[in-house]
Amino acid sequence: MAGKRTIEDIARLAGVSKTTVSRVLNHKPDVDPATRERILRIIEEQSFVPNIAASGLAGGRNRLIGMLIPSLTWPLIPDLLRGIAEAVEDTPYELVLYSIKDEDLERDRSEVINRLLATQLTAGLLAVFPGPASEQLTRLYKQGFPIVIIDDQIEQTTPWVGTDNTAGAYTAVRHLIKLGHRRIAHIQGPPEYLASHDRYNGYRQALLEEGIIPDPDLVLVGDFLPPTGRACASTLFELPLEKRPTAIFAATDQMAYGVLTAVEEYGLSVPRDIALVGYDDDAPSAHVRPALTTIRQPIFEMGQSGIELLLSMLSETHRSTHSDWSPTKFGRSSIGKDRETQPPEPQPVRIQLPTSLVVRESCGANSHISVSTSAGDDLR
Amino acid sequence: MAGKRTIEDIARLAGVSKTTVSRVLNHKPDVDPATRERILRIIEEQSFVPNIAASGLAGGRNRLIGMLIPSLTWPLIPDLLRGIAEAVEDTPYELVLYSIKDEDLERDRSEVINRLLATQLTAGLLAVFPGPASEQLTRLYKQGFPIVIIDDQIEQTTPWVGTDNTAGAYTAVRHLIKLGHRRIAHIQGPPEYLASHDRYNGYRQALLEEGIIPDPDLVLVGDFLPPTGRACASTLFELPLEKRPTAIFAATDQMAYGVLTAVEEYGLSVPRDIALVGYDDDAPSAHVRPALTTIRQPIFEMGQSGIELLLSMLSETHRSTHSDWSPTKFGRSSIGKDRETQPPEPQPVRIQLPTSLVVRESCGANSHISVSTSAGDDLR
DNA sequence: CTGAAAGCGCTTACAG
DNA sequence: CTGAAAGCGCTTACAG
Repeated sequence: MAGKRTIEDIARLAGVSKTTVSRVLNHKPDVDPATRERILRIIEEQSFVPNIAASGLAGGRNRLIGMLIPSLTWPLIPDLLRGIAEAVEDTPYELVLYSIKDEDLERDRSEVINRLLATQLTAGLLAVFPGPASEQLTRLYKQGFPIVIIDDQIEQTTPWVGTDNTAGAYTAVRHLIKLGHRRIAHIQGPPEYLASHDRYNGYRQALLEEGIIPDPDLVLVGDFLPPTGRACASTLFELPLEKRPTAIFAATDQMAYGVLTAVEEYGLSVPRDIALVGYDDDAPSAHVRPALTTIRQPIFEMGQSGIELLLSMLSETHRSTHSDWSPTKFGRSSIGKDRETQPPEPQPVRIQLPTSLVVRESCGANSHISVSTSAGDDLR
Repeated sequence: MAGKRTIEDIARLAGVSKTTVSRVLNHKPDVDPATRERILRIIEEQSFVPNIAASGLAGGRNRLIGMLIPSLTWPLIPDLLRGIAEAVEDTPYELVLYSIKDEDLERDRSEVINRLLATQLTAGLLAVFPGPASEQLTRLYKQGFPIVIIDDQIEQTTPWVGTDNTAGAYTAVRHLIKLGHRRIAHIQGPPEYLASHDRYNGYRQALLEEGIIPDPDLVLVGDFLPPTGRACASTLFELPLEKRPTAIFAATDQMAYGVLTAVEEYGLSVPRDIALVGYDDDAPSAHVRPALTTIRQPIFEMGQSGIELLLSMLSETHRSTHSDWSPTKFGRSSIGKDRETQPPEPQPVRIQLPTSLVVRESCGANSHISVSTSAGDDLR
């Protein structure tokens, strides 16, 4: 039975003090190599695993990492979680899931974040797609709590992993333009998300670059999900013929599925009557008919890079003057003072991963090529 | 700043001892209503949240629930997580994610389980789709650790939430038979999972009931994922014409997608040349062309029921002689003794949720009805 | 290189 | 109804 031993048992078996056992547990220097060996052997034999609650309490490192995941309905979540979970598997950390119902408002997000801090067991936070919550996170980060944001960050003041949504959208629309389209509609995401604005901007830039004036009637706002895609498409199909678009760029694949439904309802055909490009490369997109041309996001890699970045921040925190962040310690110093005594902050790390255009049938191109937009293609 | 206060601060502010604060925190009786009120008010004012690590250490209830989730690639995971997360949101518990790479062997699963126990912070375990690991979980449960298994359990000795896979498969195949098919192939899941056997049995029973002798050549084994569905379908399409099936029942929608790919490659058409039914009702299935007829599992509800069952077990554990399970306590009593002193075990709770047949285009039926198989339809 | 002691924030008998 | 004290399993100065 694993887990029944305490550090005291190990100490007794090894003929040393708890202090020494603790030292080898925490890879501290200044332990006689022979004793270290012996202790390690006994730990192994007894399959001893330290109680991480006690360790955290006593001032050791916390071994839990919070994951703030709004919108578990987002279809890319499993891939993202895989990226995160696999990278954590080989570390002494565990993942605590803090999720938030989609319907919940900003207020509730901050409530969850407070709870997360208050219970004091997480060493850091990986915030996925925080949307409107990112301001609160920025504040926390400035106070010294390790945070990495994955995707969609309003202020650029927190370590961040993401993609260039502007460049991705630009690539998508440029592809449509090259295929000869000039009246290209865009179904946008909700305005609370930065990604919505970025994708719109990429769309706009691709048009302007070709001298096409963006037509406001061709830009509609959805909520990322199929029903709004369908509704927006219906609106477009009701336009007088000369105003109607010949192509649609939907800000998510999900909304593109809604477009496909509307297309059927109107007796139209993709790509004959209307070309369609989505964004995300959700799993269904390869199986939908016609298969969806889309911008692929490297979700697995985003999760992986995010957690790796956070882990590296955690080990730094620990190294520097063993001052693990804790709400207790922080709470005692006044904000003003804190700011003065701190050295000028270095620019937080930002990792931008490339997206790629996945050409399938829905855009009317017949070849199955895949064009990569690297981070360097940023156009802003 | 939430979290900086300790129980001591609250005690001081309320003019009582830490003991009393602890009592109201844990809803213990025998506290003067007036003092209780006062303390609660101060807790609220200070937005005090107890340190759950300390609380767990001191012998209070653990507030973390482990989730063992193999196979994050399983497309139903987000729905399942939503069901779990939403039900946990209103409780004082948090969720710790223990996932396991798909490639990892049984050995690694038990390693994760050991780690989970050893760190001693989880009050109970929700094991999703454990497959081969379920035996170890059974052992743990018998030792008194609260466990609920969601789906796929070999021994029926643990509290369990799931569906009747035999009945679901039976319904699927019966539907095909009613449509006139007699040569019906089955693409099975991997043998390590009970669900694979159950779905095969449902298939077999539906055939036998109609006097159709199952043809071993028409039963192939996949791994739940699209590529094997495609490979198995190819094998079937290579059969001499008179042996070839007119319908395929795939044990997962994912494998059915693979079948659709093979169908295209062979220049065949669904449902004209071959009818197809899947299992799971993954999100893509409504968007695939032709849309997939399938058996829908109430995944969200499974997660919800599972966590609710576990939570109820946890409150019982706590109520009965305040004997929270802990590896320490358990480790000290010999197994034999333990067994003798325990009362005869009551039958563990089993919750079986109904599946339903979702009729779409791929089976060749033209109506869009939905037939429900309740748990009572069990045929074994 | 090593150990005794104090303490992290809480809970739980025990004694009023 | 309430409190003082011990203790959960660990870590960390401090003192050798």
